[in-house]
Amino acid sequence: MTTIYDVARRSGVSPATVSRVLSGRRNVDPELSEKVRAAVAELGYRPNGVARNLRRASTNLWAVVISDIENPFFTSLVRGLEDVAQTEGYHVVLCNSDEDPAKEAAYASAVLTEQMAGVVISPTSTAEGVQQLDEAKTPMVLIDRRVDGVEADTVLVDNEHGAAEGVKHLIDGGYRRIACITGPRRVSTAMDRLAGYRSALRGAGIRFQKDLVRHADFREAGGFAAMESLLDQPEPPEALFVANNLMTVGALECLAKRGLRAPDDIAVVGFDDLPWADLVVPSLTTVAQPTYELGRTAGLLLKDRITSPGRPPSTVTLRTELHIRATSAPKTP
Amino acid sequence: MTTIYDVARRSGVSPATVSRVLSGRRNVDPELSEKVRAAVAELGYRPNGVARNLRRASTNLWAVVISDIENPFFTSLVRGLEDVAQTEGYHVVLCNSDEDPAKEAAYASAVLTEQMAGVVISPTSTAEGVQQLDEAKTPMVLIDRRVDGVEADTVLVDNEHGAAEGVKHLIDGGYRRIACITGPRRVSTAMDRLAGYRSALRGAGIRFQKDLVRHADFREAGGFAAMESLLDQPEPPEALFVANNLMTVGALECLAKRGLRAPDDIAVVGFDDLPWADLVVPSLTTVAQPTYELGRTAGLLLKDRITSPGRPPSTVTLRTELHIRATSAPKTP
DNA sequence: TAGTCTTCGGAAATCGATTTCTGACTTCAG
DNA sequence: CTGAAGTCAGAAATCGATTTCCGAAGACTA
Repeated sequence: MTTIYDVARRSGVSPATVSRVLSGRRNVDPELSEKVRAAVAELGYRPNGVARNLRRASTNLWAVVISDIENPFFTSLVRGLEDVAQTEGYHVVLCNSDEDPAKEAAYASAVLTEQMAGVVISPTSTAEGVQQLDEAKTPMVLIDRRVDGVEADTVLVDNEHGAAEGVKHLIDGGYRRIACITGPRRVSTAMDRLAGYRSALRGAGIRFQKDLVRHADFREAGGFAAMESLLDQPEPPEALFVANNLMTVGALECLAKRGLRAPDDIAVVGFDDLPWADLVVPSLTTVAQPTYELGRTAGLLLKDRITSPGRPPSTVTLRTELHIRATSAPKTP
Repeated sequence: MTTIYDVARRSGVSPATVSRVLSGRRNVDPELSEKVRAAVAELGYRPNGVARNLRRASTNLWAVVISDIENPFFTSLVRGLEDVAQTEGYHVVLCNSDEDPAKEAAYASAVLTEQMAGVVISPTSTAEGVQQLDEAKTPMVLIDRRVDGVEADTVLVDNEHGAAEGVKHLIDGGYRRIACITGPRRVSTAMDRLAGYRSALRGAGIRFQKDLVRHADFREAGGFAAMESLLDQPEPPEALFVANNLMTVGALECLAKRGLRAPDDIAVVGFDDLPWADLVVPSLTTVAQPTYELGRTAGLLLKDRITSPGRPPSTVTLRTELHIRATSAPKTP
């Protein structure tokens, strides 16, 4: 391993000068500069990033803590984040929390001991890790969900509005008996989307019926089970709004299993777009989140937080977009 | 920031002893040990990972260099890798190369300056970064593709066999005029899969016809264009084998645009499974790669390479699995 | 009892780059 | 021509943990 001292010796200057040439933080005599560069090239010198990090007391790592990289919602988000990270000179460390507060806490702990420069995190229910990071004043951006009692930069989507728009679209199509499968009561997005569902019903003068709502776990199996339970009612719904992508898949599988078809037997609108929503037959109507943009925005906020730590926390709310496709075609009498 | 010196002062021992207590690498008097632990708890001391990395001359970071995390093939692979990393105490840094040799090289460079512990990489065409890492003797595992002239641990799938199996399945269904859309000539997987296609034809005594083969770019647009070109021939194919997932999507979109349907108008088998292959109607027959397992195996090999650097490089070849679904239903006369 | 071996704590060196401090030298104004 | 201000290179301190080396004390053997 060649060090900055080797380069210094070879080029006949001090290590300090080598450092200054390479970092370009101060003027150095062009002649010396040239010698240093030559020595660097000859020796194939490569600075030791770890040593630099120690001295500078910071790294160029961002952690992104999400529940599961296999969920398409997060892949595109991570991609957006990584693109910002790259242009800003950071690297992204991937952390799957699997919605497990203990894992989240473990990653938060790693972020602190490894002195990572910042964190983008989608909090689990208890948000243990988030609290830890907040106390340590680590630059942090929350995505997708709010956390009570934590003042941090946050990137959200307008869940309530998006859900309402999706449900209103069903109402406009002539549907009245509309069911809703949403997520756990403790999760803000689940409740926001449910609120949107209710407000759309209210706006159309439709009475809210508790027995048309199911709280599931935001996973495929949960969506499947909830769909079964809805269909097994004496009077099954004629339309359905599902509050996330995995549960939508579960619900569709349940329909397929029972030989039911959308929209003829039951119209469907799902929250979260899916890369293949266009390719299924019938194609799936979705309330699309701007996932790439979410990640990108989080990256920009994080960068900004790092450069100006004093700035008061801001919350950015992005708009969803209703993608009208075939599963929500208007009711035919 | 509390340091190991603060803990030492507080507990009335030397920093060396604190270090020994915390790392457990040497016996320490239980009484002192207890004092140290108490001081650690009181001060909320957290070791500085960067300083440790500098002294130990290694980090606990693995880089995974893939072309695009948005490709479902890679998400599940990364997930498998991350799971191993976590149990082994490493963190995974995500690097999207976008198939760009320059980006690959940039990431390779970062791996070296940041002294990362190892790399899992899916090489781009020129594999510049791979060469760099190989010269620097960085622990490295190649996935998905081979690189001529580089002796490194490699995890592959049996592309030729998998492709042959998929094509044979079409032949067994009564199809004869089978087209193939494969990837660039420089990429080993593209050529292996093409070889599988040819060997299946040969096995069935079907003459290979050059005008039924297209080389595209492994992307959606490439698949679309290739499909158009195949369909525009005077005598279009009656079945199709596509060598990766994105091109399969492109080909399907082309069919949809032209109002053609699988398998009635043209039977389809695609390489790479897709999370939604089951959900499309008609469901898509695929040659599935064990992607999670690929990532997991790569992780295990990397770990092994790090612990025993002397071991000769090994290549693990995993089997594909043919998932027979609707788009390859037997020919009806 | 004397000598050897073990065990264990502390002082100090170490990892490799950055940065502060110091002093030599140059430049420019009066 | 003199003094003040500015520029720039090098010596040395620094970041925080780990680890080598050394010495003291206890354990054990002959």
